[in-house]
Amino acid sequence: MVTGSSSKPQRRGNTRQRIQDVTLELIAEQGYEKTSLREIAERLGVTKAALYYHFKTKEDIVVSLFTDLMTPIDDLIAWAKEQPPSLETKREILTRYSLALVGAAPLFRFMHENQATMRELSIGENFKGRMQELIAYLPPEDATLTDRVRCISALFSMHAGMFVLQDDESDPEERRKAVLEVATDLIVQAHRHGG
Amino acid sequence: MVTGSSSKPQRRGNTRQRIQDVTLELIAEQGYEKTSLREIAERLGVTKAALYYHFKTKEDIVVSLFTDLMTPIDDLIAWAKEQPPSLETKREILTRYSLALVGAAPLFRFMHENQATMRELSIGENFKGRMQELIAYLPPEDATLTDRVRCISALFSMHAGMFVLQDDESDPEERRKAVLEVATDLIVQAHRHGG
Amino acid sequence: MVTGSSSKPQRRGNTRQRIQDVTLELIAEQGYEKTSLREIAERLGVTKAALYYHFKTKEDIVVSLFTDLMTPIDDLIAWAKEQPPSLETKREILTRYSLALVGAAPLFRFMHENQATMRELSIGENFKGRMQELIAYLPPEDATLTDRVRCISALFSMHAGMFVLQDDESDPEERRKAVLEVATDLIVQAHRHGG
Amino acid sequence: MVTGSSSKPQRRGNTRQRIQDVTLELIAEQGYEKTSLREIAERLGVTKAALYYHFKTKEDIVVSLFTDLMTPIDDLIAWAKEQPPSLETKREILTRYSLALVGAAPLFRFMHENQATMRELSIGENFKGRMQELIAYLPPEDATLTDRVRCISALFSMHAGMFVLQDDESDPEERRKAVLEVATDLIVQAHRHGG
DNA sequence: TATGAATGAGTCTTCATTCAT
DNA sequence: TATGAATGAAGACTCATTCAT
Repeated sequence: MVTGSSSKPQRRGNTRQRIQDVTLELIAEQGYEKTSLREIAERLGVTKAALYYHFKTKEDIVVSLFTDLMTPIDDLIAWAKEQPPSLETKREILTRYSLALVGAAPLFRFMHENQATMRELSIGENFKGRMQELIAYLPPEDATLTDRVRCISALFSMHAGMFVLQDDESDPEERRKAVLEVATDLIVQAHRHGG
Repeated sequence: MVTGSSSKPQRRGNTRQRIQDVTLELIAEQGYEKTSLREIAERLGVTKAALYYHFKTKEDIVVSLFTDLMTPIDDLIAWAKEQPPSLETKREILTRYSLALVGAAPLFRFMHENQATMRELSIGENFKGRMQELIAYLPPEDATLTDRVRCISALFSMHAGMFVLQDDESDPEERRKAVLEVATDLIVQAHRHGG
Repeated sequence: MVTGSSSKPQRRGNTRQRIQDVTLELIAEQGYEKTSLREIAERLGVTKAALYYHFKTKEDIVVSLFTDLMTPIDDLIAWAKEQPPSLETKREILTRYSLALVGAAPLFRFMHENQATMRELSIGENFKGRMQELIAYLPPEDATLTDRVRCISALFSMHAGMFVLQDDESDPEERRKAVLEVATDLIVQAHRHGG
Repeated sequence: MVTGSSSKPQRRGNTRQRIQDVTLELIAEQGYEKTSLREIAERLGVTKAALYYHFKTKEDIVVSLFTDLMTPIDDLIAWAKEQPPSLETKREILTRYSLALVGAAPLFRFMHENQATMRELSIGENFKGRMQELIAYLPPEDATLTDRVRCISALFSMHAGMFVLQDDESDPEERRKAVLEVATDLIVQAHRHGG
């Protein structure tokens, strides 16, 4: 993504980055196991062996991707932990989550669409845990089953909404807002009864 | 015709079925590409070649699974087409969908969690198309973007709700009802504004 | 080839024949190893197992084909053995050979085009031996190397001529005559010098 | 650059070559489909995977063999195109062809004996086309069918002559000359009548 | 006279990974 | 900071063959 400041064909120091970028692009499209190192290397114009200079294993490349992604989510969780469990806080959680979602759309998309793979990718549980933690902040105390479902839906329908509408003709930012509105409504309702 | 009282490898007409069962079990757990024919065969106590007697390819096994699953959904779509586009109809669509969902939970789970794989599985588009058709029946005429999102969420949060709560201690049927309630609420709201 | 005298779908007694016919057709086109029993069976509308009722092995089917073919050649050899080694006899050998060639064109074509396969087909040496025996009758005594080549060419250019011209627009019988004429010329020449 | 004095597996740039050599040797003897990559690899003391480092497919190995072979024939065709269609030119075509034939005898032998395989080897048509082009240069204008056959025979009896006499006790170069003489005679005759 | 079901050996091919240079 | 050459393990698939029915 860094577009380099030198004028030469940028090929110094940024290889690691480029590997990550290409890998993300490919696995988002084809999945993890369908994406081979050969393919990644070819697209970069380097040898497979070169990948091994920068990363220890194939899994490592992907893990590095997710580690970068986790940061904003960890921040969000840390922030949530500090706040009072007010409805306002929860709205803010959703808002921030929606922003993280657009910020790393391909990655989220990958996770959303490749959960089976995630499970074996060592970060799998890792991420699932994060999500559950996040969900835990949403429902009111002693929520009914229905209201807990509402909160789960709030989070996941953001995924669904964004990915299904991906090729919609609507404006991305409008889309994010619409999706956020629906999610917010869901937790508001969860609080109306429970509260 | 003897229903097998001996201890020898029971050679009955059920092998095809058993292949399907084991395959579903395995791909639901590990994903499609991580599941090898060797593994399937081993678990069944037959040779890989035996699988090829019953199915033409690995993909074929999985496709056969989905073809069976498609029927109830096709029925649902056919039924929906005949009904007036009333709110009542839409509620019923969701209800029936929720029932299909529990009826073929592992399969739906697989689809939900392996969309990247689905895309290359020839039934992929197939199923995506079904879903879109189904979604098309839900929103009111001239729905706002937000209301369209609500309808999408209605359908997909049923998936999310069921699979996230999968290991919950709550009763499955109660869960289905909770999930259905949330989904129904979503389309009711979509109609309140739009209508 | 027997077109049956009954009016029912001819399916009694002639299966063996049909297997041979289809097999010949397929191996002539694709070669021996590329032609699978599955393919043969499918084309006949029977199971692979059925083939094994009629023949002991795949090789057996092909061998049976050649055994049938060998008869005219053996007859020819037997006949040649009885004749005086006159030029006239040699002409007659070529003529008879040319007739055998059209009579079993696909089979000869197969042999001509799949000599590597023939070598492992147990009839291989078998046939090669026949050919050499036949060739042995052609040259005059104490022929020069060149004249021996002429005799070899006489026989083989009949193959070449027939198969290369196979799709020519010319009349088959005319073709045979042309090819025969060239072959005859060759042995006549072989005798002009040597004789 | 060290030309290998140690006993260790000599890892030099010659592996590609060696693969080609061994492959030619094996397919010439057993045919294409009977020759497995396992066999080739074993004989070379490498793994099958190593073959795939050097060639994309099994077919590719063989194709590479033929591509090398094609060059002299293409040169011959190119040369023929420039010459006047005199009898002298045609003699020269045959002479050069006979030299190409000894230069790549095993390969020609393979082609000659495995035409069915050739047909599926993507270079098949390729080569057949070359031969037809070459043949097209030989007959006089408005040749009779018989004379066309003579020209075809001229070319093909060179194959036949060389391969049948392969194990003859005669001297290879003498053999080539004998075969060439017969072929030349054939086109001379084709011109005597037609001219 | 055939079939349904299965097997064992083998095919080509791909992959992630390694290591000397 | 990379590459050239190779490996070992595994993958999907095909084939000729068998045998109880």
